[in-house]
Amino acid sequence: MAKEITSRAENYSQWYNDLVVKADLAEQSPVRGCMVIKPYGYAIWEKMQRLMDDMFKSTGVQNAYFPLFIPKSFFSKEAEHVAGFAKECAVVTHHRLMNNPDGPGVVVDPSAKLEEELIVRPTSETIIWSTYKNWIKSWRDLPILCNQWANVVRWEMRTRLFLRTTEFLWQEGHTAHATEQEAREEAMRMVNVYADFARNYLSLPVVVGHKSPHERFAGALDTLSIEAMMQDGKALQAGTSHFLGQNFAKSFDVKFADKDGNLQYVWATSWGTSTRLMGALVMAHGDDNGLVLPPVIAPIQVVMVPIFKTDEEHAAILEVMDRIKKALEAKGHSAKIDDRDTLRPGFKFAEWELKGVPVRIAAGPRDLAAGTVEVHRRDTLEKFTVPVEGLDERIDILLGDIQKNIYAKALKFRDDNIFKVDTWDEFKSRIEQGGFLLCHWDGTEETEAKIQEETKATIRCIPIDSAVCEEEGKCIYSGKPSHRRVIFARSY
RNA sequence: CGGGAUGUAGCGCAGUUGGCUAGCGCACUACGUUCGGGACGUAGGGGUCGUGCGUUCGAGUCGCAUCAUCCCGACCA
Repeated sequence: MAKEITSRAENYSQWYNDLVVKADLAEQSPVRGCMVIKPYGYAIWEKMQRLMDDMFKSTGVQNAYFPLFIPKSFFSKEAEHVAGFAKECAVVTHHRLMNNPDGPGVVVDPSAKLEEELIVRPTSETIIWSTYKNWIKSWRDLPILCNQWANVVRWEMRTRLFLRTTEFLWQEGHTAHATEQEAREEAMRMVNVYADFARNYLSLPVVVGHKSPHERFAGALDTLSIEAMMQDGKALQAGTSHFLGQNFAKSFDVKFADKDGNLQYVWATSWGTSTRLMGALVMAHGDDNGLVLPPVIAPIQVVMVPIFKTDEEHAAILEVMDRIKKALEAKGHSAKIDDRDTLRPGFKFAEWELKGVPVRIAAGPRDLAAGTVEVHRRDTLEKFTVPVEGLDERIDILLGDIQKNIYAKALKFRDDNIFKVDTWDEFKSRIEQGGFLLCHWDGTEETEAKIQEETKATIRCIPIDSAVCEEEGKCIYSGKPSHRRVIFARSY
């Protein structure tokens, strides 16, 4: 186990990488840009899955699964979509290997070339819409609300653990509706589900907004996203929800007979979140001691470290801790007793802090005699000595407090780093410090591109909260009139 | 694909103007002492110095090539 991790202040990227690896979340795999998610990291992902799944199901969404491989021809049906993804697709061209006739090892068997190449899905719109065509005949078949948990592959040029890996895990929802209004409402509902999920469970204060046309998903008419702020002031897109209009329905010829018997194209949405959320968690809450996990998604909420010298002490303390563990579990919290006898307490303290466990309970002979334990909270690093009596109640409350406090801290950080900026000079200097800049924008792609070129800042979103952005003003760059502010930031 | 850097033990690194048996810290193994914030001692194990070719009496060290990784851009959830 590593002694220290790089400080955030020294090198944020390095700190992040170290933290992901040392907290035992994931590591680089031998395959370029891919990662191995380790059991501890995967346990967090499983919790996210479970919580999100429940939210989806309460809105009538069902899970399904579609193939990994997409015939090339499917992929080329929607022009904008293919333009958006063509550069980053893995392609299967053969289906067999053979012994190398010229030496050791194996080679691709040239006689096993596929008639039509298969694309490893970078997203599943095309295969799903070709399937939906068979499912949809009448207005009675609508809406269709499906989600799939899957892996996808995007051959990105540069990768980073969790934030941008070649292969990643995600969920993608794909819905079909009879009317435009219903589809637009669905896209909005799902982005709000994501926002609630991020705020309530991940303690991430996110901004909900529309993407500018330039930043839209390939093939969408409108893209909504949740944007989170990392501790270096950069933005991270943490989830997206797209209104796809009738683009895919037209490309894949998906029509239904309405109540009057007229054939109409269906309206579509798609929405997704990925293992990137894990990266968001690390970058938003982590400190120089390691990960800080909100209790709701922490795989272990309470860890107990017994301190002892003799076997008698050991047995007595374990008995107490076992009782505490059962009481906590009865309240629905996961607790672990770190009973490894080869490691010293100080080492364990540091290790569990690195892994972000929200609450630690330590107890030794002194506590045993006094009927107390030492409780340590990860978010503030504070320690208290409290009686064993009624401990489960206290911990229950404490976990709730920690969840709220992590959110409050992140919210304060974000709000302290959102600035209304009205001059181009201020914009240019401010952007160097990071943060979200609320500015007027003339609505043109030219201006957006110029600003990005000069400052590396992009429009993260046009917030849907009209209170923060709707007002008359002049574009920060061109000086042309503008009706609302948008958020500019540098991003991951 | 452009710019920069790095490849030496599982991890992190040192290795001088080429020189003799390739080293250090962590981790690992054994024993002992420790144990309330990342223990210590003693004794061990572990290396074709990324790969290939070259220069040389002699290459971890110099040259060329090649591969890989990381960082900064362009691209993206």
